[in-house]
Amino acid sequence: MQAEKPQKPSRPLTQDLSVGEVAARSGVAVSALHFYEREGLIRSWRSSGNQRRYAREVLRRVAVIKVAQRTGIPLASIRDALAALPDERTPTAQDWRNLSEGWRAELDERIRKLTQLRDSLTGCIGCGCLSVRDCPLRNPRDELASEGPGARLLER
Amino acid sequence: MQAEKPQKPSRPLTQDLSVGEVAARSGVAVSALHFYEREGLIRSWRSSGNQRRYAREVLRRVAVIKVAQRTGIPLASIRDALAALPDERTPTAQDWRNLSEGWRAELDERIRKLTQLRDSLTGCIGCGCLSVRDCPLRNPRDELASEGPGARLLER
DNA sequence: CTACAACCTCAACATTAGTTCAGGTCAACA
DNA sequence: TGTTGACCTGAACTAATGTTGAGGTTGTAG
Repeated sequence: MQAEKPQKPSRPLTQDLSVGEVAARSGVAVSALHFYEREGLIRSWRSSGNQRRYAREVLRRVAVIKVAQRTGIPLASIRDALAALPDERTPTAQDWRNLSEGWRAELDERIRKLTQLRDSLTGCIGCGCLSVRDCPLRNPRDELASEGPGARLLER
Repeated sequence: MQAEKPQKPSRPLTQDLSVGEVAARSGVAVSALHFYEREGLIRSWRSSGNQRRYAREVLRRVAVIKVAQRTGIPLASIRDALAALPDERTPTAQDWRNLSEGWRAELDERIRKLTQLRDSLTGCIGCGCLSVRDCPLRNPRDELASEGPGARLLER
């Protein structure tokens, strides 16, 4: 993810941004911005010379995309979530808050699972127990088999 | 990751395992076991008829691989870690413990980062602050710029 | 002996998230 | 006007982690 920092021979400062400017300000490569656009995560219009122009809004959008990615959410889901933002008016802080709420829940869940995993890691991976019955690491089928509460030491 | 559960028309119970038996017992597809073998994560020898045979040990190995993967460790690193196990003697509980210790540390780190991320998520994504200076989401360059302690709200 | 399930290899495909490259255009500065 | 850097498109490539399929072999049950 090289950031290709151009933006130097700057166009006269305008309200809109060129792809290079967005790249420089967001830390995302131009190629990635093209990609996000193809995938429907961001939008642009074109200048007279067919160059992409972005609203300043896009910076927040890209930042949010990156944050969401760090939580482990795939781009397709991020796109869907972003699609829920108002199409016409500029999204408000509340809009963004709504968006982040769902992600926060997912993130909580991921943290919970990882913590659970961590807790069973030391206790289990090095447990030395040879019982196929008792050790969820030796016998992962148990993990799937036990649907009810109880033995489910490991997440699935 | 379909598990292809054969193992029924079972060979006379032996000490070693066929690939299908390992698949059934580990919950990992035969194709994945082939793949792990190509990648050097597990080993087998061949029967007279050129079929793979595994030591029972492999079940633990596969289980460990799956656990490590859940922590987010790439296969290549898992392979390297497994390569540190004793080659001749069967790994002891202590061997496995050593292995898991490093992973536990990585897992701790990942949990820490995700937690940090979660904490900044609500506060930041919906903050409504428009200051390019103050909001790490608006201005991810800050994130990279501040090497010292202080402003690094977001992990990298 | 014949079926049929399980096994074999090798190659191609799938998915996610992009990057790289070739070949060409546009815009600003000297 | 010429050069240069940013930009354009489309296709091909990367990496990780496997899965799928074709075409052929093995092994066990009836």
